Amino acid sequence: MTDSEVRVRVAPSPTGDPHVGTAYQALFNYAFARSRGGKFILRIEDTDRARSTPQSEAAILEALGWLGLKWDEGPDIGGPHGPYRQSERAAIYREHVQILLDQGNAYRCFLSREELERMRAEQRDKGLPAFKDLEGRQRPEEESRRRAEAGEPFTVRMKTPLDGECVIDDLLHGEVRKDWASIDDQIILKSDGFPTYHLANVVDDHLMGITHVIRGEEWINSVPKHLELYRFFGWKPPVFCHLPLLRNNDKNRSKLSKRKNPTSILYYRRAGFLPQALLNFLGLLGWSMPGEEEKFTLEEMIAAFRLEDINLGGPVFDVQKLKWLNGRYIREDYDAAGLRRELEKWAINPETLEKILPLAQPRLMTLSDWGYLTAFFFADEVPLDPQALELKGRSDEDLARLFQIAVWKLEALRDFRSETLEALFAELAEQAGLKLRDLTRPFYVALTGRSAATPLYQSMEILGSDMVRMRLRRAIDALGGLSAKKLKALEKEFASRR
RNA sequence: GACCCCAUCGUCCAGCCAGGUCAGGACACCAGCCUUUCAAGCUGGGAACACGGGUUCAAAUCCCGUUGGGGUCGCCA
Repeated sequence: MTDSEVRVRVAPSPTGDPHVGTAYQALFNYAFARSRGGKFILRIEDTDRARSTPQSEAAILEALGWLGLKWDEGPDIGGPHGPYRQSERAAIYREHVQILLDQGNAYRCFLSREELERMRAEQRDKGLPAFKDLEGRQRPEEESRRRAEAGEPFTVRMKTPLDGECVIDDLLHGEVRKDWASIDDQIILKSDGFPTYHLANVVDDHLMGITHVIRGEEWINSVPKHLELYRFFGWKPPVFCHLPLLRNNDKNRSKLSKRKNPTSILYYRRAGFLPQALLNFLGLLGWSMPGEEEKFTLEEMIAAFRLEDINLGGPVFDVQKLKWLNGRYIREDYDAAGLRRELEKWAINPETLEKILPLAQPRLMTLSDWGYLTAFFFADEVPLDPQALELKGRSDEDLARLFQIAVWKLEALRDFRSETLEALFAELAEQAGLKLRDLTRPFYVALTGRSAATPLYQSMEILGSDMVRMRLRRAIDALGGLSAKKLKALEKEFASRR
């Protein structure tokens, strides 16, 4: 590693589906690294022990690999600055927290969650902008250590300046100023002994030799904290570059969310999009080729790429344009044999067919029944007849709520197999006070577009988690949708019952 | 609400930094052509510089304000 070598990273958190926003960040990091002859690193930020799962991590690697964004160092292939999974770096973070504690640049905070909540509420009333544990900041080290050793739970907070101004320099945004008084004493070590994002991120970026931090704009407000950590440790901070956030195609243009759009990369694969088309489309958001070409390869993008050319307005993720581009790839880049190979890679292959065949066979009068019977396995959207989409004795809204609860349960399901799905639906039926058969009927309609089809749980397994959840969300919309308010109430109810 | 960011057709971009072409392209939409149908393709059309001040001979472009939108304000990342 030379001083001048560019090193960038994408650092997703394995807490759910691999998000197209992650792909977007990864693409621009990748293009920048390649355009400068540098390295692109994948780091897994799994310090949230409650929400991180190995399944999600595997899905992220799978999704980025499918897109063809090859990382030079990462959790699966290692590298000179590993490990690349933060949960395996706990000792490193504790060491660094100890340094800050010894310097007096961090302090233990013994406030309970309840006390914190109360104090925050008080502060809000007084109009104070940020939280700093003034008592904790002044507590003599001896007393602090004694209480910790006595087993009293604590977190560690960094000491941020009480006043003055912090000026950050962003490659795209230029100078951005923030008052230190508006920045709280960020917790850097949680009571479970794991670091928070801010500490782990700074320590790893330094130790891994990251030269440019290219990430979503949601982070721009926490740069002062990060700069202060670099200063505490005596490290040279990297160049910061905050990219616009992808937006929903709704009235408000809010941050891209799965409630309003498909956001899982794996969904797009299952729906029949080509990785090069998805990448190309992402490259069109906030950036363009010098000649305004719409269709270009990754290599062409890299050759023309300049970070400073990125447009700062948050782009709407418009599936319609993605479909048009994808269509161009299919029409222009393949002959019949090539297209056949893509179809095989996608779903028309012996492995998939052999899963469907045993489900279809008992239901075939003629071989030609096959097409109609199994079409929904090879589709993205399925026709939704509002008449057929109903649950006897329940309102449309009730059914929408049931679909939503199913979506949440499916999200939490770690292995998406017919056996576990069966158990999940049995539980759902019981909770809803419904006979299983009555409950599943509308699910057939939502997932297959018909009231009769191949067996539900096996069919769901073949469709896959991403496609199933997407079709259920579309069914919710077809039923009139759930307002944000109702959704929030339902979520609360759902969380309390688990 | 406080703070931060942003602002060109319905959507994605070009033009802005180094003020001076009827504001250009693409998606979507509409019409026509082609075609047994559909798709594709071709041709044409409608469609934007958020608003108000300033600087200037001249402002989409520079400055200020307003409005609008987004983000952040977690022992999530």
